[in-house]
Amino acid sequence: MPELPEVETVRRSLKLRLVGKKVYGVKVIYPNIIAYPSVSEFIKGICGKEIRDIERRGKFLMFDMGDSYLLSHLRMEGKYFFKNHDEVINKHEHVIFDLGDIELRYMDTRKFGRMYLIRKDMINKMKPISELGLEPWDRKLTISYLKDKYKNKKLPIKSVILDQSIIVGIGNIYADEILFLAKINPITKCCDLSDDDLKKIIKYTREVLDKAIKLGGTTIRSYTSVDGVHGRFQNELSIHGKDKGNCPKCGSEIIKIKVGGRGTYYCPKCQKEKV
DNA sequence: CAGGTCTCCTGCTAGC
DNA sequence: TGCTAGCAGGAGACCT
Repeated sequence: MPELPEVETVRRSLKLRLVGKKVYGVKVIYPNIIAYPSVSEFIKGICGKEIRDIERRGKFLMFDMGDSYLLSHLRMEGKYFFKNHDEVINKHEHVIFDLGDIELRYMDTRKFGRMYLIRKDMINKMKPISELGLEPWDRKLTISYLKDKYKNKKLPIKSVILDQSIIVGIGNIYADEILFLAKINPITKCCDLSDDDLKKIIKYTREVLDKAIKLGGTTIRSYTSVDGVHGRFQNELSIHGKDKGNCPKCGSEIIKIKVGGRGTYYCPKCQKEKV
């Protein structure tokens, strides 16, 4: 599933090919992908516009269309492909951008991905961008910031680390990796975390995401970047998806549980529960 | 307000 | 071998 490193990888490869291209037409095959505004306003707002840049905020791709941003959230399985006009439309291709000489096609097997078109002057005032927390490398991400956000929260840290209104970009895979490196049990109530725990969460969030970006993201199950290119961080995973395996640090059997409905992997010895 | 549960989707897999 | 129930999961909607 695309998390921040995967979205960043997609952003970089799209940017290489899309900046300066004009959108001549948009075909929306599966309308539910368009979350805001209406499909017709979405199409009208993009046609004839030039793609000036591609930015990223959290897990959102932001296509700079001049007066507005086209936001694209890939959710579980969203992908982009460049294809020629005469290529048969795959049954999972839901939005097609006509760029003149070529087409950009949005493909999403589970149809969970969403797109928005938001005027630039409203981008920080409207959902979904207005709801987002800090980027992992933001200087404002400090122990005291997390302390403030986590105080009174009784939810397990695993759930809260996925909360995009606090820190953006962490999904289920990297959450497990970060907590493993920080030696924090995923079910720990976040109000019970020490300053040292918070410090490690910040440190390893940055380290893990940095390294994953350098390796082009993680390809497990279905993620690929543009045109089906795989990432390489899956070879670096310590804990996620490793049940039936052993902890790379202590050799204990890795355990899989459910936390807040999400599959969660951890080492019971390295990530002891607080008592 | 905080937190729990449901919903959206389809492909894959465990189990019979 | 072939079928099906169940699972996977980000984030918004809805309920308590």
